[in-house]
Amino acid sequence: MKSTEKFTIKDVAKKSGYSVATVSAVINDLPIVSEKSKKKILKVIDEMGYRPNNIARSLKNSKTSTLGILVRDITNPFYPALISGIEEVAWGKNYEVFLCNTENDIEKEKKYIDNLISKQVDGIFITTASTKRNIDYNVLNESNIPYVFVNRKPDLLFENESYVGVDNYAAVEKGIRYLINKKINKIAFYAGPQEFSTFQQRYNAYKIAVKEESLIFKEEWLFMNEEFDENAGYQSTLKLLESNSLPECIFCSSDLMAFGAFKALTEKGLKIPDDIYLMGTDNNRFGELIGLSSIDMKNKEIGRQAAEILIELLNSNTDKVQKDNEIILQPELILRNSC
Amino acid sequence: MKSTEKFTIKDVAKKSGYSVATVSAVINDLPIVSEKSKKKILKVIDEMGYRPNNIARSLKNSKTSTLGILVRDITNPFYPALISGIEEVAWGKNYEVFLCNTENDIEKEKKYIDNLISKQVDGIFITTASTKRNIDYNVLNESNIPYVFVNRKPDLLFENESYVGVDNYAAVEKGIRYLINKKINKIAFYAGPQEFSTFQQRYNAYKIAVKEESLIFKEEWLFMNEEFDENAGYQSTLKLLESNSLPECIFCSSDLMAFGAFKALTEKGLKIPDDIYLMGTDNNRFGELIGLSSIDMKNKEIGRQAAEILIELLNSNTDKVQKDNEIILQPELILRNSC
DNA sequence: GTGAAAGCGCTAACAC
DNA sequence: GTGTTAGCGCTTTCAC
Repeated sequence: MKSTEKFTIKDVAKKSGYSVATVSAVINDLPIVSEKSKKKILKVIDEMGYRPNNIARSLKNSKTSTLGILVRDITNPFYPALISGIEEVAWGKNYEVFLCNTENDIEKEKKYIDNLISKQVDGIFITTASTKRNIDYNVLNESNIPYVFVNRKPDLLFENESYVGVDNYAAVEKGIRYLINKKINKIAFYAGPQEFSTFQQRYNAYKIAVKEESLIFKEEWLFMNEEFDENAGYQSTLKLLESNSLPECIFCSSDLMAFGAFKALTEKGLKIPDDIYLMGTDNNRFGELIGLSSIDMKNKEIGRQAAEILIELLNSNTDKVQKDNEIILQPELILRNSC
Repeated sequence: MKSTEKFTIKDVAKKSGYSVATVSAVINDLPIVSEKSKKKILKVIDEMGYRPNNIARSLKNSKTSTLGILVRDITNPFYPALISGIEEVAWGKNYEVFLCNTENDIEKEKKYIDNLISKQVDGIFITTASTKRNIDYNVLNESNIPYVFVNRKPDLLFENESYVGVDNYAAVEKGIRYLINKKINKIAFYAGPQEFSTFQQRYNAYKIAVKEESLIFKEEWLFMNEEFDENAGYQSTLKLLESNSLPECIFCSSDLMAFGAFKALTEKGLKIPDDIYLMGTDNNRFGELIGLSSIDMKNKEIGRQAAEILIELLNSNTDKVQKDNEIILQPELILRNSC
């Protein structure tokens, strides 16, 4: 067992007989040290079990190699996939990431942002944005900390802001087009909270389809849900089943709602797809359990791209104005048994 | 908009006419500054938009208020719940947490540990331990960084090591006892990877039950799976269905396996619970979808307790020998429709 | 190729 | 109550 003492670069210098400058050069692999010296110093470092203190380094370099990610609810299975995408490329580029679970609490989110600034993170991923900017991300600009909006997008993006997401409009459009091709045009639609760009776009696609395609619209087939979880889908379905005209298909703008719909339908003895079709959105891993057709929103890939773009931002001159600061991925229709 | 310039404590001192020491005292809320001065300084701080640099602080204090968590796969829904428990109490005590996704790669895990040490985290949560210690966590002791094993436990715990988990033995025991009370004693058992304490204990409970209870054992009803995911459960079930004697119930030592079993069973036209019973372990949120009975392993609570114990460790004298360094929570049987 | 020393932003011991 | 200053562990400029 090596000593439990903490060594500094000074100790290494003393023990090796070199100066701290030379040791530092070795640690940073600068090609200005002779091979012989380098070897000796590395040996001493190894023997002592010395590890550079990254905090001191960060203080000197004003760079922490640390990123932060703001997430509303890590328990929603959408996020782990997204986060794992971020983590994957961050890891490859030697960044560590702080996980900030805001629990849908604006005050907590603000405080988290403050903390991240104090901790001098190099950049931040924001997956929590509502369309109306109810949080002032400008504190980040003041601190010169680059950030990227991920998945959810504010109404307007300033020049220095970037966004990575998936085409939510196309997602629902694809789904509906598929149904229409199957001659299904009586479709109930479960919308999600309209404060988020994702659910807004999904709902828009539905509205357009009602206008331009042969979709039949009925007031009682449209549910503007404030939440997008299982319960929202469950309650909506219960109400839907009370109406005297049933649609051929329920289109849920989240898989969680589709799960709730599935539960209600099953409880009421309706068979899917025999009695009614069901379509989700998100392609949640567990949709397969019930053969749910859905739309893959490329979460992991969103994470990857967001990390790429953010880290690129860090390494570029921050003064440069960003062009093409939006990346929009294409969703993919995943057909299983439910429609 | 405030300036984009970065201010230091010196700037605040100059602008307010006080010394850095006084400003520092104000920032740290030390009760040695007169109310008047305090007010003035706070005003200046606010005006300038000054934020203390935590990196500098950490360097001085040798404390970063940062924790690390080692996780194999954040995409496995077990972990988000656990992590959210950790995050919840860490947040309350003003700690930030680094998420380290090791992807089941020992080298990556070792490197992550090195990085965490370099970043001077105050403590680490380890959810990745296998019973045979194939990673040397002693580097953490050398660096004086406290750590807690969470959920998975190594064979032997050293004196300075803590563990927080749930009684995996009791979990399966409860499940089996329930079945036996229902006069179900023909039970197939899907074990998971025996390198982990959790699956080892679950399997042990099954073995004991075979010995001491009226469980009927058949070779072809026992599956020693190397993985514990959907596919493992699916494949096992396919094989099981080929044998000419079917059990009354399939007991899966993970919900993921139960999901795979469900899929195979359904595909083969078997109805649950009419044709066969099914029991899972973990109480995965999505088990409800298929009415899966399962055992709640208290993941979030595990996370909470682990955070409590680790942070307590940080604030106590590290030289103190830990007594009672294990916390074992009790699992809970959750009955739905599958048995 | 190597070393001395300043300084990153902060805290805290000590002086006044 | 307030100010001066050394020093946390490192990087980097500038001499030699």
